Amino acid sequence: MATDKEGARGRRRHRGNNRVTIEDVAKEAGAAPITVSRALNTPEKVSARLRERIDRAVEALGYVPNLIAGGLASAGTRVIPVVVPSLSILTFIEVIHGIQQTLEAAGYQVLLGSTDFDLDREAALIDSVLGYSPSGVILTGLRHRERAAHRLKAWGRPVVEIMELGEPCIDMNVGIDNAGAGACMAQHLLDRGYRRIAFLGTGMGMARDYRARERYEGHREVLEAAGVESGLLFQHDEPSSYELGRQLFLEALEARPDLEAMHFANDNLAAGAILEANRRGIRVPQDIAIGGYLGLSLGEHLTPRLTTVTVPRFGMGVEAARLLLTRLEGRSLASSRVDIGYELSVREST
Amino acid sequence: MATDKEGARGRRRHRGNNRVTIEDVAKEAGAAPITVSRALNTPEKVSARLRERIDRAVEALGYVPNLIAGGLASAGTRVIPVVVPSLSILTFIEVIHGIQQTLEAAGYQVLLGSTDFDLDREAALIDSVLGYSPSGVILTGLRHRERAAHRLKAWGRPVVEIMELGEPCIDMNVGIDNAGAGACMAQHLLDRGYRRIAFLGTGMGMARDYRARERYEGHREVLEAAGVESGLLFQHDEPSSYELGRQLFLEALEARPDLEAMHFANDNLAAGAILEANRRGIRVPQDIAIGGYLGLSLGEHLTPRLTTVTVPRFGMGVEAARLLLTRLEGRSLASSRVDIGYELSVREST
DNA sequence: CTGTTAGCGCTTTCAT
DNA sequence: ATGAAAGCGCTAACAG
Repeated sequence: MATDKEGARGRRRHRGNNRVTIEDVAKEAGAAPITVSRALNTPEKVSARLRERIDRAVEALGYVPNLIAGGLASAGTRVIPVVVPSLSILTFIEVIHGIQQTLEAAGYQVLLGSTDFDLDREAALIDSVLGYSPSGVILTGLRHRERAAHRLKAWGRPVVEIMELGEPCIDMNVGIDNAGAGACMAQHLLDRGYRRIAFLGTGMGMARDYRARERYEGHREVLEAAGVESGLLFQHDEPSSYELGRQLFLEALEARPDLEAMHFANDNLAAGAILEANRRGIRVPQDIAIGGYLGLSLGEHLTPRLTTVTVPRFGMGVEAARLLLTRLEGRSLASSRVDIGYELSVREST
Repeated sequence: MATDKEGARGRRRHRGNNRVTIEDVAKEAGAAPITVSRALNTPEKVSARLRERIDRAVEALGYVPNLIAGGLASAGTRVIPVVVPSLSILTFIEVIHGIQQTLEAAGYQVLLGSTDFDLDREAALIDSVLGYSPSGVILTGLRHRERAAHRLKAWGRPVVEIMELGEPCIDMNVGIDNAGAGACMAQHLLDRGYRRIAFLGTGMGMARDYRARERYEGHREVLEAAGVESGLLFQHDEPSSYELGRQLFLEALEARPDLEAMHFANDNLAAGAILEANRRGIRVPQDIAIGGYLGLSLGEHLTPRLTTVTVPRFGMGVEAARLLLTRLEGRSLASSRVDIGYELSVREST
């Protein structure tokens, strides 16, 4: 079959990538390229007979569409950039996992970007990924550089902001109420009868994890309303880790030996604290109660098991992807803002 | 300045995406598009004066290159697909993190794909991502469908296979010697004087995590050579978790109360076991010794601290990305196979 | 060092 | 239901 009808490779100004193109398929099937395109993208617009011939040709030649060319000619590239602050934080990983699984099942690919909590890097990254003509974008948080937000708005394609909830958002928003989650744990600690309660966190400056700061604010308001000392705060600025939880635990214990309960900004820190308590024979919750935030599975395997505010991280990713897909498929949206919620998981550490 | 010299929007057959194009910049700077392209990609080939005018125009118009068009016209898209079995396994996440950080710093984006340990899905995914004209590809493992391996070889761009080490590889290979790692821990347990030693793992069938199986093989050989019972194996088929570690621990203990040491396929399982031992007051290592594999930071915070074989997961990602970049930048490679190594971290659990 | 021209592979518009 | 022609935005090749 492979007689050289048109000379070896025809004209080859650019380095012919020797990949099978839609034109090869068209020739093989005896149809026009556009018809092949239709058979692949909108099969219902091509007669059954032709479609079958085309399918066979595709199979025979092992044709794989060049999505770059498609993306250039039409609109999106079926790529969804997901921009998160960090890949070393398990939370984001789990959200990404939910996003990725949902999008990949729908034939979209996830492009990964991380900003290291730097809004300027985020803006640059957004510029850069928009260069891929993505079908949509998923971002972390509601705070962005003016330029980035503006560009995304002008862009006109679906954008989902995840992790937190609030106004205004660029387009769509899936997240949880951080202040509420902080308040929820604080209230639980009060309900348990604890009065000397500290909040322990890290990276809570404006520039970094301001969501942890919001949880702290929620915590404070509840304590204030209850008329107990509300300013007990211990914080560092490195990334969360078991080690840091250990350190915060020891520091707080030393600074305030009268402390009754510790409210950690996340389960990694809280777990580090419980593990250190185990090691030193400090009894939890009798000597000191410990609460967390996230709902990591590790918490259920500690002794005592960790009381925490469980957040459906994977589910948040799935939901964000769903919103995006709904819009991409042109279906209408019940609401462009989804509160994914949280749940207080009371266990033995408080 | 913005008089409509050529009619509102000129001809607009396709829906003009109204984005600023290289042509707009060229006009603004009074140069040809190709010159703008050169000023951006190979500045040294453009005179300083023109370059400056162009830079100013770029700035003024807020031009962001359309990488899709660039990718179509030239070669790669500065996208590197990274294909891993799962995003719920921390190991892969850490490797991806290393890759992502290194590549992003060099101006490449990571496209994420996961196969759920299914080689057919992997092959389909490879087909699909090749449609993005990526600059290179990073894959997990050395075992692939013939079709996929063949396509990647024919493709001719850099491909790195990570996690394990061996022959043959498609192009480049960065990983560790799994059998060696398994043997290393087994030898350590023997050296410590343990004789009744079990291996506990999960998903070790051919189709799934065969790297764990290789570690088991290494373990067995060492025990066999030492003349002790070498077939003690407990395994499940679900994903690793603390919970599964707990279950394996209890099962093994019940089935063989005379067991002296447990060699877990990874630290997640081993940690689950130690946490359960803590809960039940079983003493480690006096009642039962426990060894792991990976070097998760959690291991150092347990009581007793976990003896494990530490693998530089982040470093493996960095190294894989470096190999890729070296090739992309046309520099020559010292070796296309890098053994990233492992280290026995002896702590108190054995 | 700068520009002209053609074309990457696909899909849009417009016609039949 | 099918096709012809044009062009998405950029860069490789080939001049000057």
